[in-house]
Amino acid sequence: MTATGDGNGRDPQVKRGEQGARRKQDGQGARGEQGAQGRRGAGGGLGRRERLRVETTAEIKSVALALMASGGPDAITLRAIAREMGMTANAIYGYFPTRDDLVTTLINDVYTALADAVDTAWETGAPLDPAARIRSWATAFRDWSLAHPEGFRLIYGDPVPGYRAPAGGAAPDAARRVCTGLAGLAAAAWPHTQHLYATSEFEWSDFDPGLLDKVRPAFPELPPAAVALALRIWGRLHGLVSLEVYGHLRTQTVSPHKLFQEELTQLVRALALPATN
Amino acid sequence: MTATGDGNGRDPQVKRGEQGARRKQDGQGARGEQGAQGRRGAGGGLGRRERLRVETTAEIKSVALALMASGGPDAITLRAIAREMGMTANAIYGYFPTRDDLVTTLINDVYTALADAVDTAWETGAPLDPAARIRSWATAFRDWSLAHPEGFRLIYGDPVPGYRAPAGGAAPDAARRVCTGLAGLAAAAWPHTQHLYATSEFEWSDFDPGLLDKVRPAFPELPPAAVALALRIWGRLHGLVSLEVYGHLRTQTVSPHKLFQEELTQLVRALALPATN
DNA sequence: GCAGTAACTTCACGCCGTACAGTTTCTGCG
DNA sequence: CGCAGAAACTGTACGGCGTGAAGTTACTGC
Repeated sequence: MTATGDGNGRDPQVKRGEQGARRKQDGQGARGEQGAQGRRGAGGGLGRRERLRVETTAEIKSVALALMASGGPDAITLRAIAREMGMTANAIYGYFPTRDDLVTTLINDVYTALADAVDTAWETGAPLDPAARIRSWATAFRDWSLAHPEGFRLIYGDPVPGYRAPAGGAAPDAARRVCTGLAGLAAAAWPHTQHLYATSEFEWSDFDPGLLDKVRPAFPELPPAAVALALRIWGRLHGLVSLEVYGHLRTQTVSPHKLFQEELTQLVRALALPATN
Repeated sequence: MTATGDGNGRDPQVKRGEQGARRKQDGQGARGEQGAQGRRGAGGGLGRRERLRVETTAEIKSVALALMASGGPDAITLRAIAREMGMTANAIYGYFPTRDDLVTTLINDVYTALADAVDTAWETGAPLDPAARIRSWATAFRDWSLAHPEGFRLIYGDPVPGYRAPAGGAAPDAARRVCTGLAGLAAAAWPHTQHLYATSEFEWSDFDPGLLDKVRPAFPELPPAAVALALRIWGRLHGLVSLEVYGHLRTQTVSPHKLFQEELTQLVRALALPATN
């Protein structure tokens, strides 16, 4: 009964007033929700509070990402973030209703960053050389993953202690962007490749409508078999990168890079593309 | 200061004596370590205490696996296990010095189960039909993974909240068994496949000695390029299965099975094997 | 029977997410 | 201007976690 429970021996640390009123904000938070800020006319540039709120939200996310980068996904704890920012853990509840919501947001951001990286690589590839473009895309995928292993785990792994993805997946948008990008690979290869898939049994009904909504408009000529090919390419690339990120490859080979390059060569060959390598 | 800290509102629950002296053991524990049980002659069958200790260890593991199966890898908490067994959490420290050690042991067990599953599938395949054997191996791999998604995550994912694999990987033995199995696939395919890898640049020094120690004696004729092939096959299979286990495929296609089958067909084709399908 | 020791419990600590009840500070209206 | 309301934040509390230290019990071998 002596030393009361609750633990948390954290000393007050910065005590209000010292760096006192750090930030004050507005806008519908996780708590107030509806609020009455329709006032200013709803339209134009954000007011002071809104701006501060946006900044604080961004700071929370960036601190969370920094923590993740330095200590892995488990280092994302509300209390650690708050500590870093000189706030109480509870203050974060004004921005994210729950830790899982924070994580979901992070996943979205990180997944978007990955999608940006691969999209960029794709766009900068020579449009007329599908093999080179695919290599470029895949290399960007691997490079990004190795540069941000925590991000990769966040997206593709069991991200964080008790996290359960909310219905419909965590980052459906970014995931769709990646899949659409993959469909782009398949589309670029398809003219050379399609003769290998003449007997494919895939139909549109094999795929998720949400995926097709993005893919079919972007690549109207692509048959179901090509979408299946895109997903399989995804799997192929994901496999080696995932093993590498999680450290399973390093215990078997010292040259995961060489392995990946050979995989790309074989992939290009399997797509019957005119090789550039 | 009122309600004392420490939380843990667990009511005494079974209070000693009730189901009282559940188990008493001997043998070097995580605590005593050296002990003085050299007495009985070190040799023969275990004494009573040793037996009970082994049983308790097994029970801890099985409860942990059950918890994992029902609540995911995060459900593996010492306190939950202890609760289930009618002990205190600290009692487990007599069997595993730390939670991570428990998890490491579980990973080993689970990985071994996976290795058993794929080895069995391989051995029951028709020896003279490499394509069929590879399909059998791969199908066993996927089936096991889908049947034990938590096990798969435990092995290949961020297994459990703060777990960090101990030096040298978590389950090196089982991992090596799987890799050796993969080398078997490569070896079976190699006579048909090798002409595709005439220009491979892989050398023995690209691989971990520990892996080669197991692979080269088992398949003395295999060149480095074939070992690289084995690892790439691993990546290919791992990729699709991993995406499926983690739920990333389901949001894109309703037929992951069909996708996997096509992947196998293409794999067999890429290995230039006489197809059976 | 007695000393030693393995097995287990109790207590304690610091961490975590989160709920609830304040308190301060800003904002826009009258 | 003053004032109501709301947003942002703090304090306290609870239950859960892993783990360390110390104490208790029960079995073991001499």
